[in-house]
Amino acid sequence: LRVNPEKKEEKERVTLALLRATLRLAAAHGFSSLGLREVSRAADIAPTSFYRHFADMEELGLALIDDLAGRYVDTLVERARATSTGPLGVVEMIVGGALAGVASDPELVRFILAERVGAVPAFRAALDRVLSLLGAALRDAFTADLAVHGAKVPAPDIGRAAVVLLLEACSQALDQGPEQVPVLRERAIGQIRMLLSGATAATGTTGKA
Amino acid sequence: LRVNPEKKEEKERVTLALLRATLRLAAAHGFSSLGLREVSRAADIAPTSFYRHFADMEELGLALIDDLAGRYVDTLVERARATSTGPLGVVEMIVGGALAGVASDPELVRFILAERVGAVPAFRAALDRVLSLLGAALRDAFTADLAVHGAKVPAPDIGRAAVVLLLEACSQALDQGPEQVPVLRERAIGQIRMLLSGATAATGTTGKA
DNA sequence: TGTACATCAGTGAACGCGCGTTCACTGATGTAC
DNA sequence: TGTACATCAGTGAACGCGCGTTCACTGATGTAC
Repeated sequence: LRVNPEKKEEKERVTLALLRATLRLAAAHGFSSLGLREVSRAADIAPTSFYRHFADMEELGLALIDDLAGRYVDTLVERARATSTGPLGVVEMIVGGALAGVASDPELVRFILAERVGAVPAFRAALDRVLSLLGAALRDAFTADLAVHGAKVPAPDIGRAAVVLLLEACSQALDQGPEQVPVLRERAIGQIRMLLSGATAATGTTGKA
Repeated sequence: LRVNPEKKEEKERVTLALLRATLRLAAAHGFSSLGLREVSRAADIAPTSFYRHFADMEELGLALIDDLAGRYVDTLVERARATSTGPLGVVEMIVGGALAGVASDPELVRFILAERVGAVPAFRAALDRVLSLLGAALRDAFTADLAVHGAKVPAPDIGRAAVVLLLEACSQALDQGPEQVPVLRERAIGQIRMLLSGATAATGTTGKA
């Protein structure tokens, strides 16, 4: 038996409505407080129809991470790979891209920030996997250029550290509003550059400064 | 009318039981999914007795932040102030202290990490206030010693950046277990030292590396 | 000293409500022949 | 072509359950005089 592509598309439209409704409600009251009925109501379907798309809220949350969060992070990874102006340029591009995401989809960013350290282990693991890709891309972008210059190769966890500082800037942008974004942008760029210059300038971090 | 100090002590014993029960349950299912009945049951009091201590779960959460989280962070602040072996020594002390907290009270640290970026604005604000104290103490410890050496004074947000990297180490320690702590410790120390050395070594971070 | 009153943490019964889940059904669409 | 059957997203009724909150009460302790 085949499936009508129109039908498939229609189903995915409803599935997306559930995902978006969840993000909207989670931004206000937190994902873990949401119920299947509340989300279904917000997506304009009957509570029982929820089961046509997900077995429970946890499965929906994983779809949220794999689909929407994954796409957002992939965008940043592409940015990091496509930037050819060296490590410092990559830092500017990635911070700008992340903060642009905060402006265009604040609910998604809030979800990522919250569930990355939330109470559901499966969510933490899934987001860790997604964000590791970004960390690896940043580390590659940093070291590739440095190798050309013959400088010291930084620790492999510098990509992850940069991601952490990046996410903190997003968190503050969410709380402090769009008028603070330029300041937060420069601050995050400065912090990641400090990290980068500290990692490459000194020949040993254990020695006294 | 006076109150019997014995009675007051007894009430505070029950209040503390509610706070600890909440931390235990929140570590498993998330604070925002908890109800007053569930917490009261875990603390061995009747649901209606809850109201003798807190008006609702949000008030309890704020007490959790002001009392338990505040005490934990104060310990770290004291450590930062009491260390006299320079910025590099402060980094070691503070990372060690934070990770010791993860070992001794993992539920509290999970709560701090989660609610710092969770869905309740009042919790985010209260934790931001508490963690700002630590950031300021770190910045002071970093700059005080550097002033003696006549080096460049780092950006004021370096304390906050160090706190963010510190919290990330705690988060990974919670997820990866105690046997990974020594590795995470060295990694966090390295990252914060990179930040510090990058902030003080270069005269300008905008120039090409 | 004794007696009357105030305070206050803890309680059990009761309420209305929203929850997750089950079930049997509808109706549109695709397949077999 | 027409007819019988399969698939599947969506539905409304119904269930038992735990929730937050109210209320009037108990009993221990402190205060007034």
